[in-house]
Amino acid sequence: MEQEKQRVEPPAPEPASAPQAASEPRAPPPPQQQPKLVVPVQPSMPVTRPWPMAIIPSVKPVEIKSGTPAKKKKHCNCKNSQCLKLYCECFAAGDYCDGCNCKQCGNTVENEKGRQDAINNTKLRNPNAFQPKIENGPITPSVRKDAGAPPSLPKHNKGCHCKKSGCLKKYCECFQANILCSKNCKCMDCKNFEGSEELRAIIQGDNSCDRNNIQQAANVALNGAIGSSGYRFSPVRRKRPLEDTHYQRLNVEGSMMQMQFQEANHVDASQIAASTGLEGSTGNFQGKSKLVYRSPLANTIHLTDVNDLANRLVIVCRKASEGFTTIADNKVEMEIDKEICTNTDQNFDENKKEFQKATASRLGNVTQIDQQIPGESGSYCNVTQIDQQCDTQEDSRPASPGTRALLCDEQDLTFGTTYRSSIPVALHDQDISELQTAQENAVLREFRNYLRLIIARGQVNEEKSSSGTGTELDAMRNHESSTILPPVRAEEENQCSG
DNA sequence: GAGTTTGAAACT
DNA sequence: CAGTTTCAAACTC
Repeated sequence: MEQEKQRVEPPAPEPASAPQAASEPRAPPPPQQQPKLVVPVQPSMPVTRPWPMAIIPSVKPVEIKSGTPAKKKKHCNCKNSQCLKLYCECFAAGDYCDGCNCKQCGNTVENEKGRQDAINNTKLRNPNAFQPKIENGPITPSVRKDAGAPPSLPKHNKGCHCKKSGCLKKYCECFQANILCSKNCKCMDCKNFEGSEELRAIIQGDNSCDRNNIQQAANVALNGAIGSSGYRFSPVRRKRPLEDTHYQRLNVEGSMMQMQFQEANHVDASQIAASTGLEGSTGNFQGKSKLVYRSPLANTIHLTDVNDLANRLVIVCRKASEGFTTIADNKVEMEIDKEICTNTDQNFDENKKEFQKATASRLGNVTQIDQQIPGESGSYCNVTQIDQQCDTQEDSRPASPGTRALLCDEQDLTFGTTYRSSIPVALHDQDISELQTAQENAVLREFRNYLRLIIARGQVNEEKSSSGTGTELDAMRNHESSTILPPVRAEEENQCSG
């Protein structure tokens, strides 16, 4: 038989009227000090957040929940905890239950003694149990509010431990608090970080102010229908160990690249705001910090560069293949190689045509190459074939032309069976092995070249930015091959010939 | 609104 | 401190 809760409508819980107020003044101590929040707090404090809203003043309440302003008190539904454990949101918030649907409620004024015991027990177990869970950094919120100094991003003190929600549902305390997961979190497969496509999808859904849209966006994001970080099924725990003081910011163009970089480097997601394409569009996460650390590689790696790299790799790989089958024409091949690699600053079509011409004239494979290299295609692989061959791999997500080319590479050891069939030499196993080696060498060389190029770009950017100019990136990009590649190339030639 | 899922809190 | 259980909110149907 249910015991009717012995609750008396508490007068609007005034801090002064609370018994605890005398023993624990409300003056806010520095963070992480002795617990302070034991008394009923502001009546307007939303119970949906077990910590005072004031602790995260800079967090723009997005109100992911359907447009309910954060004013309305939420009512718990506790059944077994008697509202005297932290399970109870009211209790955790330091609030009395008021109009809740709880049963056997002990979180009432009438049960103040039992309540205080419960509070003490809870604090005994965890002295910070009633501390705000969201930390804004070393500066107290009130000070921060007035100072106008760049605030550090709020983060969960303990961090979440989500496993399945991707930290994109309100199960996640971080997400519920409208903050990004941080290094404190021990969550798995976290998608609640700046630059997350999934998060962006949810935020966009949130902008629609439609709860269903938000939920749908979250589900879609979690299911990976939208661009994913590629770690969707990874059981690897994703931590963000960098210290906040580092304030490392990444600014690699393209959120996917950023995400991958972040994953690869375990960058604290909460630290890479402000420099991404999400800036200004992330709702609750926007405007936290205007700290702008720009990587020297900012604006250096463009999507076209990635495509260009992929194309280059395809070229050199094919060239290696051709060279292998026409050993007698080795000298000619090297000339082609030179042509291709010294023209890296020209656009792709020019390179392609040159290569086409050279190859056609020197290897006599005009017909086959023309078939395999459509003039207007963005890749050396036949687009249709690639679509058929590569789209069956992994997810059915769209891939860039370069990615398609590389996928094609993986699928076919000599870049396409049809193309290989055009090679008039029957390859034995050993030949194939040698061919693979040659291709691998070619690809690695080219990739090394490209990395050097990127490094050089970054150095130029850094110099420019430190000297205050920093506007000659484009010039650098335009002349990169003439200033960087030739020496590298010469070095390579020496190595290869040696 | 019932049932399920989820992750924090509590417990061992 | 790690593993398990309990709990209530969030979520799904």
